[in-house]
Amino acid sequence: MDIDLTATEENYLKAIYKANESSSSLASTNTIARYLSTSAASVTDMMKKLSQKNLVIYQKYHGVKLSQEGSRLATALVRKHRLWETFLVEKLGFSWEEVHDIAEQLEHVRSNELVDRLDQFLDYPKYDPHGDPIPSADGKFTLRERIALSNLSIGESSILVGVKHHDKVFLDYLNQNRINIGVTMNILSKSLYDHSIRVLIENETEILVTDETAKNLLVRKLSAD
Amino acid sequence: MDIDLTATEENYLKAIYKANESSSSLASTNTIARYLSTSAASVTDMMKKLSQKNLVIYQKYHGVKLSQEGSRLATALVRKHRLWETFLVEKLGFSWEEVHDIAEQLEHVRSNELVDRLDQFLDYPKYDPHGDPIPSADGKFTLRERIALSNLSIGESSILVGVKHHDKVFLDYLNQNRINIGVTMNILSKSLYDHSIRVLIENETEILVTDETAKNLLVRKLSAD
DNA sequence: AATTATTTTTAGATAAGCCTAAATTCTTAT
DNA sequence: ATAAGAATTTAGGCTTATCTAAAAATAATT
Repeated sequence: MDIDLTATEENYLKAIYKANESSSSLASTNTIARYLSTSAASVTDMMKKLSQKNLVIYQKYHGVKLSQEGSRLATALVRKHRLWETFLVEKLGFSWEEVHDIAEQLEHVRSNELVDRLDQFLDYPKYDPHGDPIPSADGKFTLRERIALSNLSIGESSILVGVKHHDKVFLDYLNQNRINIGVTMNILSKSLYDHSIRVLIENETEILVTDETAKNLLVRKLSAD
Repeated sequence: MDIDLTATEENYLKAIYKANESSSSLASTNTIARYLSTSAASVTDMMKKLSQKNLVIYQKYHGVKLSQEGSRLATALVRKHRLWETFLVEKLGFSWEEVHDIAEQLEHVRSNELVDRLDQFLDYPKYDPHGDPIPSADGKFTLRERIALSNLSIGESSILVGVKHHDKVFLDYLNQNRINIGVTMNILSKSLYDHSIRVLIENETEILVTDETAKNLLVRKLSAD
């Protein structure tokens, strides 16, 4: 039932998946090339190949999107990636900024049995260490409401449930400020000038975050109490 | 400090490692080709390449062996492979005949940190699910005496500590007879005709094994009691 | 609407890893 | 000691995934 793809083909599928996810229109050749740090020419080549295999719907000069089958495979990859990240953090004690590159390799290991047993071993987690949803074996996501911290009003309380970007520099910054998935964040005040926000973390420490940062912090609002 | 090798190069190193291990003389091109299911011509190509990188000592027409650095890398691979096999069996509940192919993939994941944390997570195991020694981070093996069951005399008791071959058919056969690492094996009698042996497993069940099978079962003798 | 700029595709090359067939070297047997 | 046989290497090609440079198509601007 599962086709055997090379790691490279899988990476292209994931790139298209991400591009499709974040823009709703067709993914452009350049977008994919940029994401994979490769040339536009290489992308075109691969699009022909994946199109041949019916994994993508590709219109010359106009862009590409995943077919149903391609989407299924990409979701399976996301599942693998996020399960491995969870394993690395929960079981091996890595911190969330270290796991991406390793999971990037582990996700290409071929064995459905392995993934499903890993899922079981981790007790069927619904979210990975960055707060992103982990698709179930049949490709279903458990979504939850997440709004940017920047959208909260003064006095509102929330819990951090995700981060928009996963780059090391950003995550290191969060670590330094003891900010992790699950911490409570109360809005103390907002600057009218630059929209920076004073936030109380875990009802303990107070920090100042820029508007840009606040947009990358995804929270769940707590009902006032 | 670590050179980045392709998975293919790593597989060649491992093949040479195994060949060197089991024959003491130089590994021949054909031996390696057979082991990797590839052509002799491909092996020659790769030997030139690995020789260039000083990972093997290669004499045209005469064979090849690992250099010190090649040996270090091969040992690290064996370590990874056996740790992953241990993980798959101990933590994910695979049985010993299922893990080889998956570990074969996992061993190529590049991250020293990962291997060392996995080692710690597994509580620094000294032997893998097949009873083979797992090299420590600095490449040291903890060897133990193992003799073939076929060498025991009537009346002697032993514990199974390893198997010579890892092929699925053999391991499946052992599973069917409830034979696993750790079981006790008492020699009841030996046939003078075909050297087959009647063995009492775990002081419970009695089975008949051929001489061939007995040669593949590695045991530790129990002092008579 | 035409021209410029940008994006994308095509064309032609390269490197890794593999193959088969032919040539070479080593081994063995007479 | 030499010829036959076996093993190994070389030569020449193939595929995948990549690249740069040139050509073609689309988008943007005046």
